[in-house]
Amino acid sequence: MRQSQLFTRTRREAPKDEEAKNAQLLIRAGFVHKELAGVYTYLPLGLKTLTNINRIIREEMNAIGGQEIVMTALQDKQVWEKTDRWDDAKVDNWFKTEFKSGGETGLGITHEEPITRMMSEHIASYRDLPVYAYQFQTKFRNELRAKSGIMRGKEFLMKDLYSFSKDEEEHQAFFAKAREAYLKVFQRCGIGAETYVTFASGGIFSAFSEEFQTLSDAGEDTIYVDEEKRLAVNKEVMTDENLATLGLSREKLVEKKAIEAGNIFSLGTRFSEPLGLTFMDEKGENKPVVMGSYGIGPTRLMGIIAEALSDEKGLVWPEEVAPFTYHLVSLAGSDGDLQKIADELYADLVSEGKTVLYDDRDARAGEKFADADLIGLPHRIVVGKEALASGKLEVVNRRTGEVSMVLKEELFK
RNA sequence: CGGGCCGUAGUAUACCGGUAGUACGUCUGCUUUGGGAGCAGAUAGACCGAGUUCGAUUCUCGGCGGCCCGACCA
Repeated sequence: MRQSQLFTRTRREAPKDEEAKNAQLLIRAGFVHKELAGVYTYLPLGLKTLTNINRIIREEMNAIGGQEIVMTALQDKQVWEKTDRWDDAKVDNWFKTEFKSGGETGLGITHEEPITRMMSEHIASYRDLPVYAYQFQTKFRNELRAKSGIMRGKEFLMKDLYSFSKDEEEHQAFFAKAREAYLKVFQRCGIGAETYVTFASGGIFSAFSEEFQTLSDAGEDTIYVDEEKRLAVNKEVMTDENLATLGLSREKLVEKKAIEAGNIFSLGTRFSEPLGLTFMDEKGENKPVVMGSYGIGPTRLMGIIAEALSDEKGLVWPEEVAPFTYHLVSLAGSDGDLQKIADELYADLVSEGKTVLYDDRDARAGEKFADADLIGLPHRIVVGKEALASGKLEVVNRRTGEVSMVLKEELFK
C-alpha cells in the first residue's frame, strides 16, 4: 500500500506512560494504540502483523488435525460452577456482570468448561474420538496490574486448542504432535532459537505442563536451561526430585529470564468428569474423555517478537510475520523520472504478488529511512539518484543491514 | 491486593499563588532534497470535583486515570 494513504503516523518519542520496549516501539511505529492500561487497539500495520502470526498458527494447528471454531465471550456461570471455577475466591480475575433479564455472566478467561459441555453433544462413541478443536478468541482477565505493554493485557487474543482423546496413550501421542507444532510456530515467527520447551507446574492430572519460554530480559519468569537438550525447567518446579524425574542435572542448567509464549496442558478428566463428557468404548463401557489444552497468545507473541528481535533503530520483523515484505522508498522528490521508476517498480512488485509498503510521501530521505528502520520491514528497496544512474536498485536487509545493488530483473528472481 | 511515583498543547518537557514557555508535530509560504533540513508566520494545553484564598494550573482533600516494584498469572 502507499504510505501516503496510511492513516497512522510514526513518532519520534514514545509516550511517557509506556516503559516496555515492545509497546514503545509498536506505538512509535503506529502498530498499536493504547486504549486503557493493558488494553490495546490494533492499527493497520499491527493488524497485518497479527493476522500473519494467526495464519502461521492456523496452518500448524490445521496440520495436526485441528478444526477451527469460535466460542463466545459471554459465559454461562452454571457450567463454571460445576468445575468450581466461578467463585471469586477460587478464580479472581473474572470480569463479571449481570443480565438485565436477571442472572449473572462473565467474560471468558479461557474455554475448557464451555467446550467440554458442548462436545458432549458431539461425542458419544470411541468412534467419535479423537477430536481437536481450536479457536482464535479474545480473552478477558481482570488483572490487578497490567504490565509489559501488549505482553500482559486485560483483553488479549488467544489461540486455544482442546484435544479430546479416548485414553492416555492417544492423548500423549497428540500432546507430542502439538509440542512439535508449537515449536514450528515459534520457528516461523523468528524466535525459534530463543524458545525452549520448559517444564512447569502441571496441575492435578500430570506432573508437569510444558511451557514455551522465550529468552528475554523483559521476561517475567526465571527458567533453568539445558542448552544441549534444548529443555528448561521453570523456577516454580525446580527441585532435585523433579530434576531426577526429568533426567536433567543441575550442573548443566543455566539461569535465564524468559517470557512464556505458549503453554500446553494434559488435563486428564479434570473437566470431562464434572461436566459429564463421556463416551462408549469398544467394550460398551462409559468412560470420561481424556483432554488436553494448548494455548498461544498471538498478541503476546507479537510483543515477544518485537521485544526479542528489535534493535536500537526500531522493530525487526521476520519474513513471515512482517506486515509487508518490502519497503519501497522513493527519494524522487520533484524528479519526475525517478518518480516514474518508483511507481512502475511498485506496480510490478504488487503484480508479482509481493506485499509492499510504498513510501511515496513527499518527505526527506532521512525521515523516510528513519521511519523504515522503525517499522522494520525485512527488505528496503531504495529508488534514488543512484538507482537512476546505475540502473540498479539498492536493497537493504533490515536485520543485517547488508546492502546490495541489484538489477530490477534480479530482484524479481 | 501491599508499596512507590506521576497527571500541563497531538507528543515530550519547563515555570509559576496573579490564566502558561520551549522543542517536535500540524497548517501557510519560500528555499531545500540520500539519514528525522532552513527561514517566516500560524495552530494548539493545566484530568474531574470540592475546599483554602481577593485570586488555584500551582496548596489541601476526594475521585478518575497512568507507570514502576512486589504478590498474582489453571
